[in-house]
Amino acid sequence: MAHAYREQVLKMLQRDIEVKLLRTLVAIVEENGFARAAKSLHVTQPTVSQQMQRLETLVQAPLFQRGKRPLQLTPARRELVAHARRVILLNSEVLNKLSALQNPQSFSMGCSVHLADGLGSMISQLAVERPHLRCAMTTGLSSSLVDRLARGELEAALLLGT
Amino acid sequence: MAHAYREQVLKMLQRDIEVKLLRTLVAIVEENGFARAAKSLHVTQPTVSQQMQRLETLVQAPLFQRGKRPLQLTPARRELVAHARRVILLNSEVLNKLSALQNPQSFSMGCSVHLADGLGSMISQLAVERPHLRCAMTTGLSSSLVDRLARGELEAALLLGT
DNA sequence: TAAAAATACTCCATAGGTATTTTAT
DNA sequence: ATAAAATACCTATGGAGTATTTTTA
Repeated sequence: MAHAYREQVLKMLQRDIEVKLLRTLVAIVEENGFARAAKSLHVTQPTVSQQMQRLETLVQAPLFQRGKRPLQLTPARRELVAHARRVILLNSEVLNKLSALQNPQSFSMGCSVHLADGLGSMISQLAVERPHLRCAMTTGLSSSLVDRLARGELEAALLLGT
Repeated sequence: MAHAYREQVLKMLQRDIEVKLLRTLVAIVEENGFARAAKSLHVTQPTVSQQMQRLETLVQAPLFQRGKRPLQLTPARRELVAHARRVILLNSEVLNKLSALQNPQSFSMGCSVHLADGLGSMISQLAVERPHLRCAMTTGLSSSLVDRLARGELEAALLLGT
C-alpha cells in the first residue's frame, strides 16, 4: 500500500508505552530479577527478557546495565519506574471508579474445590487492586456452581473440565 | 495445561487499559464520530468500532448510547476520557524526559522528496508531542540519504522502495 | 436515502512459549 | 558449577483490514 510509509512514521511518533510492559518493569524491580519477575507475573523468563527489550526499543534508552548481575539502575530506569507506578495506579483507580458507577456493590464468585487453595492470594491481590469491592466466595461442585450461575446467584465461577 | 484457569483468572484481574484504546476514545470525542476518528488515526472505521467494543468489555461499562447519533456521553465515559487524557499526557511527558536524558539535544531526519508534502503536519504534531525536540529536516534522493544515515549525519530517514 | 456504525470473515504480525546457549558469580 | 539472562526458533492468537449489512436521522 502507498501509505505504508505514513503508517511507519506514525508508528515512530505514536509511541505508546503499554501498561503490560510497565508492570513487568516494576515486577523486575520489586522481585529483583528477570526470572523471579517472570514467576510472579506467571510468564516465562524469556518473555520477560523480550518485553524489556521491547521497552528499551520503545523508549530508546538502556534500562539495565546488562551483564552486571546486581541489576544496577540506569537513570532512565528511575524515571520509567516512577512513571510505571503512576500509570498502574491511575489504571486501577479508574477501573475502581467505573465499577463503582456501574456495579451495584458486590461481587460473588464460585470456585471448584480443587482450585480453592490458590484463590487466597488472588483474593488478596483483588482486595489491593479494587478496595471498594466486597468479595464473597462460595465453594462447591462444578455442576452446582453452574446452576447457581444460571440462577444469577453468582457473578462468576471457576470450573474444572468442560 | 493445568494452569490455564489461573491464567484466565489473572486475565480478568489484570485489566490493563491499553493506551492505544484510550487514544481512540479521545479521538472519537474530539472528532465527534467513529468514522472521523478513524480517519484522524489512520485506521479504518471498523477498527475503531472494534477497539471501542474491546474497551467497553475491558472496563465493563457502556461508553456510548448506541444508536443515538449525537453520540451522547455516558457517565462512565466522562471518567474514562479524563483518564485517557491524563495517561496520554504522562506518556509523552516521560518520553520527553527520557529522550532529554538520553538524546543529546536534537534530532535530524532525512526525507525522500516524494514524501515531503505530508511531513509538515507530522512535524507539527511532533513539535506538540515532544516540545524539547529541536528538529531539522533534510530532503534528497533515497540513495544519498542512505549514505548520510550510514555516516551518522541523520538519525533517521524516510525512503522509497527498497 | 444517505450518513454512520455494526457485523462477518480473512489474514498476517507479533507476543509468548520451548529449547538452548551464553554470561557472570 | 550454577544460577540468571539472552538468543533462536516456532506457533497461535487477535488486531486490523475488506466487504457487507444494518441502523437512524
